[in-house]
Amino acid sequence: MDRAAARLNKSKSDTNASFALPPIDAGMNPAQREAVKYLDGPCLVLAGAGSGKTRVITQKIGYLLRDCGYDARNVAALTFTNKAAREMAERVKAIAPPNAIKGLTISTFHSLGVRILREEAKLVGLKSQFSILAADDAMAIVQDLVASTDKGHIRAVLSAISLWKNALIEPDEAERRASTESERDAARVYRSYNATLRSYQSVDFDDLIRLPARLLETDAEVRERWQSRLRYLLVDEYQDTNACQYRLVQLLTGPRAMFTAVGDDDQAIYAWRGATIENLAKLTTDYPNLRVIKLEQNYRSMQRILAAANNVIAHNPKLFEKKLWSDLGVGDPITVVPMEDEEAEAESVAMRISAARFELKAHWRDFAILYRSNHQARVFEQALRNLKIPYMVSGGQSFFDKAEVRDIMAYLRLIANDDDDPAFIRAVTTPKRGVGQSTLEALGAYAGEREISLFAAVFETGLEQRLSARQLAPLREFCEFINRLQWRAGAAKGDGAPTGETASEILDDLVRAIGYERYLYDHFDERGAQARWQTVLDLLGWLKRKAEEDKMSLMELVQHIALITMLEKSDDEDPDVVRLSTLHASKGLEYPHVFLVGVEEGLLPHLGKDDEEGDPAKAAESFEARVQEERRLMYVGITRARRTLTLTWCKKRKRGREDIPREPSRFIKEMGLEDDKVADENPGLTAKQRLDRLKSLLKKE
DNA sequence: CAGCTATTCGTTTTT
DNA sequence: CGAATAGCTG
Repeated sequence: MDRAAARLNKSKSDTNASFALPPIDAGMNPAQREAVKYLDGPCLVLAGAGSGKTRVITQKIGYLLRDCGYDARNVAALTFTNKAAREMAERVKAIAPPNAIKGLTISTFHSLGVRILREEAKLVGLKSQFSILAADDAMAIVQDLVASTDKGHIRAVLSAISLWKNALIEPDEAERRASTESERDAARVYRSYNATLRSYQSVDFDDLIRLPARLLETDAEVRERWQSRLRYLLVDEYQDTNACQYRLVQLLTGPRAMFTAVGDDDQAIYAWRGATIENLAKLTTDYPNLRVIKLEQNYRSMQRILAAANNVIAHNPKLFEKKLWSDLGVGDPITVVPMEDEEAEAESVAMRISAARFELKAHWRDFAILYRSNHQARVFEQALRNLKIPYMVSGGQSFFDKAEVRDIMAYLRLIANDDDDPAFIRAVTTPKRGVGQSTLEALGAYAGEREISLFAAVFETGLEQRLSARQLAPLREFCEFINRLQWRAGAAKGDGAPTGETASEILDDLVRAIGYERYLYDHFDERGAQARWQTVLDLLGWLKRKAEEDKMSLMELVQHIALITMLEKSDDEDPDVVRLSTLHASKGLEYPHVFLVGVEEGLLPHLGKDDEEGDPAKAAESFEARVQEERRLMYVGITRARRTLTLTWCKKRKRGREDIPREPSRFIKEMGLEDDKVADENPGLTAKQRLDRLKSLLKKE
């Protein structure tokens, strides 16, 4: 039935859909071509690292639009990260004319969730101006609910809540299933946490998937509407979907099941946030007519690198048998470098990069330093700075997590949704304006009794009995200030500023009125304040540009932003710098020369505390599962490399004041480097000597 | 109420 | 060693 519809579509839209471009499948291997052209039902593409999966998705979009008569508005591609979405959109743009892709959806799961939720807000009991809570807002809420400041405990509770949400488990069921008292406690917190969010007219990240999924499940009319709207769905990184996302995809595609899922079970590295590889297997049972296509030719790495990767991953149980191969030649031996400590490691890597760039006439951007955890980046940054090597840290703290940005955003969120209590608290106390802990507590108590938001409580006459005039005055003044801004931004009416002001003018006014620049200079030293102020200016600039370009109202912008993780200076063509990145953030990227650092037991197989109370059998099982995920992480790291791969590990590493002795990672042995390894001990040279050698090298250049 | 000092502790990964 | 936090003083 769908194909008939497609044919029908085709005949009437022939004129605008055909692009005068090379055939969609030019230059693809048979498996890729099959993946692109298979439209007879649900399709699972098992795409090994570097096998051209993004290409398959983008080409398939092109094929759907050009050759199959799909209207762009009925096609959606889903990714996990904004970066991936952006890259995909760019690549689609390159193969299809603008008019053919108008209305095409290429977004993250979460953005799609927002879109659905925004449109259907009323049906789930939210106003469409709901706020999206950031991680630390959620922390604050749970902190309140458990009446404890133990960060570890709060994190644990939040993580439990998140896992429940991702598994589509409601508080009742969570409580029923709880086997320990602490789990039962967490389940009760889960219930009140949800209630709190509701009263703030807020949702958290997980709700962005969960609420739409639940809505589609219960409301047939909405479900059918969205099913006819998204007639073909492509899902990237399918191995990273959680139960909730699986359900959402299932509900969106409905009985027609017209979708292509692309994934690689060997690259599943997000189990800790609820992703389950079983979703891949589940597809084969839920859709008996599922077509499974394997992409096994790797176009990225030399054979030695690929062999090492294959050897490592061979230690994991296989869900789907897959043998990656490459015809790019054997390549250089993989280098393993033992180091004294983390400083020697960083310095050595920096020097090796400098030397290699010189010897290979390479660019800085050809190099990447990959590590397991963020804090490892510090030492490397220092070492690179010392050698004047330009670098960029990706996957670190994101722009929208910086305090300055979150301060300003709190104001904007409050303008969009004055029931957003976390935003209220943050805005009303930064900069300080004479509203402190005791005032807020009284206000909170009052608002709690009346079951209204803090903002609404400020204007209640009953509050006058609880607070002194001195405490009340700054509160009222603040709220009136916000009200004026709301009016100017047109929030009350929903769109368009009544005064005809631009978003830009309102923004400038806001920041000036709260005296934020002065606040920064009062609280930080010259350098710090300057840097932070610059961040604010970047934010404002970005907001203004976005408001103009996308013709978004200030309100729409504010809502969009919670989802954006990195400042997309979209035209910031990749600068010629060395990349520093976590292994997680490196997925999907590739570099000619990769340095995989800190490949040590306890770091690369990270394996934290083996908590799990009781049941040693279960503990062993979860331990094994964690090793397997770490192994996949190692696999991801290795397969980022095209030409050369260098591993380093430290014999000791400082923790606190002691040096802790370290062992090389088990994964190094698993690579099976016997014949082609070069265990370069970097003998004889002190750090000083190596530095001198490098300096002379640089001089010649 | 806000800023400063003393103390404690040690973050895996992210939408 | 450095950052985040709790508790104390102006």
